[in-house]
Amino acid sequence: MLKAERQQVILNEVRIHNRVLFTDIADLLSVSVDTIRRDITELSVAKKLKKVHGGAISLGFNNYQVENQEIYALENKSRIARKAITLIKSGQVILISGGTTNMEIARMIPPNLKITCFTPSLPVAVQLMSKSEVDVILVGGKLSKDSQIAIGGCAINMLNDIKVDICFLGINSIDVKNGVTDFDWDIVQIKKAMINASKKIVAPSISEKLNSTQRFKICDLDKIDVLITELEPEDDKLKAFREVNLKLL
Amino acid sequence: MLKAERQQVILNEVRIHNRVLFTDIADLLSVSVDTIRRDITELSVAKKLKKVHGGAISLGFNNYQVENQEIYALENKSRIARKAITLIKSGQVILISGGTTNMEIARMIPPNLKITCFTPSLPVAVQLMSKSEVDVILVGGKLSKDSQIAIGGCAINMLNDIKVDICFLGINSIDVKNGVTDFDWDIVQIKKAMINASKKIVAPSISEKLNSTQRFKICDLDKIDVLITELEPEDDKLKAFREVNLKLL
DNA sequence: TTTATTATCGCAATATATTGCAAAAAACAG
DNA sequence: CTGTTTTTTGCAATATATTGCGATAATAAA
Repeated sequence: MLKAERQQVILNEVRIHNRVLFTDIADLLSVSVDTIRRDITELSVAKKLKKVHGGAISLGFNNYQVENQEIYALENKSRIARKAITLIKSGQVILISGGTTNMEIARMIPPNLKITCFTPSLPVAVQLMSKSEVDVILVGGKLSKDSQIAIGGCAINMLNDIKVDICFLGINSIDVKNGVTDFDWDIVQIKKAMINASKKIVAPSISEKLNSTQRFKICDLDKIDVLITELEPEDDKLKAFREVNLKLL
Repeated sequence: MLKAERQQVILNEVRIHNRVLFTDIADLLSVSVDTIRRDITELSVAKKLKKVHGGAISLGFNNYQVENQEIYALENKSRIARKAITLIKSGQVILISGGTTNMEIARMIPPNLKITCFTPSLPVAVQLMSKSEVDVILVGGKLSKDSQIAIGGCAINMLNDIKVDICFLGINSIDVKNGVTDFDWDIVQIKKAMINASKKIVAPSISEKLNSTQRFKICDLDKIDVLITELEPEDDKLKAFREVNLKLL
């Protein structure tokens, strides 16, 4: 068995069970514990999981990036995710769109938080499947190859039938004057439907996306209840948003 | 043997088994390990696969496979998948449920085959996303944590609205007398709806699942148009199925 | 504390990678 | 067709990587 294979198996186990024991994996793959230990040390150095005494545990966030640039952005996104999660109360029904920031939110949902989660995003659904306390409800429809989100009439119909507590709306561009905008017509339609389906709209967005505008409008700023960025709410860059009485986090 | 041929073989092996060993391929093609190493280095540079110490692995990150036992079953399943794919014609609309055999079918759909594919299965959908010529339409609904399939009224409603050319129905148990059966009530409902939504039902099943029965009935054998196993259609083990005029592949 | 489990280190056996080179095969120009 | 050039292939020598094991240290648990 190849080393790379073993490491994939380990990562997969961690993904599913949130933790592994050296002894279990060694047994499973019929290699020595030392080998597994070394594998996990490597994976740990590569920041794919966290090595602990006796085994390894899931990182809670990570994996798909290589470049420094992206790792840096990830830090911001997981900071946003940490804030976002404080808004979720046990027992609530939430709706979450796609995007890497929302992936982070999905990933960081604590394992004991009992919620129902609607999503049209394939990667988010996959992520949420590992949370045993989260009921995942997939919003069906034609999958966009780019965004990996269900789009089209079917998805919108399904969204029209629900009313959830909170919606985490992935943001591509947000601007005080032009509101929330996006460049993909199909996704704009889905996001509009998501807004309609929710009592409270939360917009998680890294600060780079502030003050930019795309071709199509999703909604005005007054539809947004909370804007979450990686910055402190008092930050100068958020001045314009504070002035229109947008709640910041 | 031409270099290009060899590389084709290598890619194919990787696609089927998710990994190859230099030594295996060298043996298989009767060339030196160095040659294979050089081939794989080239393919790796071309980003067709990932070279690792001792061999190469598939680029896809949805690789699940653990024990030798399971790899062996995988061989049977990919044999089934190969046969199943011959039933699909370009331009058709198909419906595919979950299960590892169906995952194999999804994985082995050739990259140039232009089809529309409905599925309530999360892993199958993920798999299909990498096929640029396949339109993927997700059947939405509550996701079952066990089977990673959308279940419940919403999914069934959506299935009631469609009529596809072929359905690949994941099989848990199939028996001449009791027909197709399963142990999960929710999945039974989905599969019934899938059968209703299809003109032609194909049942891919490894031979181990033949002649077994579970608690809940999905349909009688006469609903099934084609049964695919890893065996030759003339195999003795399939005698009972031949006698009821079930088409075998 | 004591005890059992897990970590770490060094080492040896084996497997794999790399390099340079020469023979064979293919491509090509005259 | 012939001789030359380029590519491909196999091989050998050497370097590097991987793995399992034993001895000992560190850590967690009772």
